Amino acid sequence: MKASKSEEELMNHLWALNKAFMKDLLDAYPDPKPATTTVATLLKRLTDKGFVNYKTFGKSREYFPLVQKKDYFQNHFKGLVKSFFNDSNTQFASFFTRETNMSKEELQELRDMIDDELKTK
Amino acid sequence: MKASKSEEELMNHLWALNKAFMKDLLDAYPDPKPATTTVATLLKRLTDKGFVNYKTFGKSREYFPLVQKKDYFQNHFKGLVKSFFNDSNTQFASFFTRETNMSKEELQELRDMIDDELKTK
DNA sequence: AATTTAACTCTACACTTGTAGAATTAAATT
DNA sequence: AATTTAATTCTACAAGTGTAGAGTTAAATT
Repeated sequence: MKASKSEEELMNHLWALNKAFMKDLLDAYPDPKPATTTVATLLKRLTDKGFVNYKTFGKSREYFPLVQKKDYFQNHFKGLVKSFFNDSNTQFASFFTRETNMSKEELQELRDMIDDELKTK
Repeated sequence: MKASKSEEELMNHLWALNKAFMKDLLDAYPDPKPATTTVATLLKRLTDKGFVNYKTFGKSREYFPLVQKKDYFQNHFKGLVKSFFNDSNTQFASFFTRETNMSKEELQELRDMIDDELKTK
């Protein structure tokens, strides 16, 4: 199953915090903050969808993510590459290097990363 | 405005064809193909959203995209980088080189692309 | 001429999503 | 003890989405 847009936003806060009570999550939102009940609804939906779980502390809960951000994103990304780039990382990479308006410095940095990565292969 | 998932799928066919009659689009779908009316609904919604337009030929229409795939995707992508990588292309690139399981060959290819791109800067 | 095919509009409907009020309760603070 | 705060559940509702049947018509094929 998939998290919706606003569920994703909440997940991003939760990933940043690692674990959090409702209050912490609310605090993490920029103004204008959503209503408490909105966040509660999202948390419930995310729990139902299996993206988060929680430990009960007295009457409140400490929520934590069940999926790592990395894994979650990877999925997303694979889907994108599949539908937009014919399932080819290289095709995506070509788009990425040419159409993202990266600066010279960013490109150099990227090349260095690749070199590092190549060393491990 | 945004195209939904299944609208996006249709857009992808349309982008591939450049322009197309309903029939061509239906043909482009893999089995099991959606009902004609489903595609018609999607086309109508996409037209309303300003993603496609058409030329009328007698009683039928030749549809064509109003947004380029590249531009559409770029938007998407920017959003992703913003919410998942702190709006940093470099942070994304780091993820990309490390977590995408690209083969040695793919990585080398990517490095070459970057070198080419760097030459233009 | 009769039939089939392609396209279109209208209508529909269940499900998901974004958003939050009302009511309740437990804990913390005054 | 009284009040405020934080959290939760329940309920709700409009908008958006996925999907497609019914009905109509024009064009193409038999």
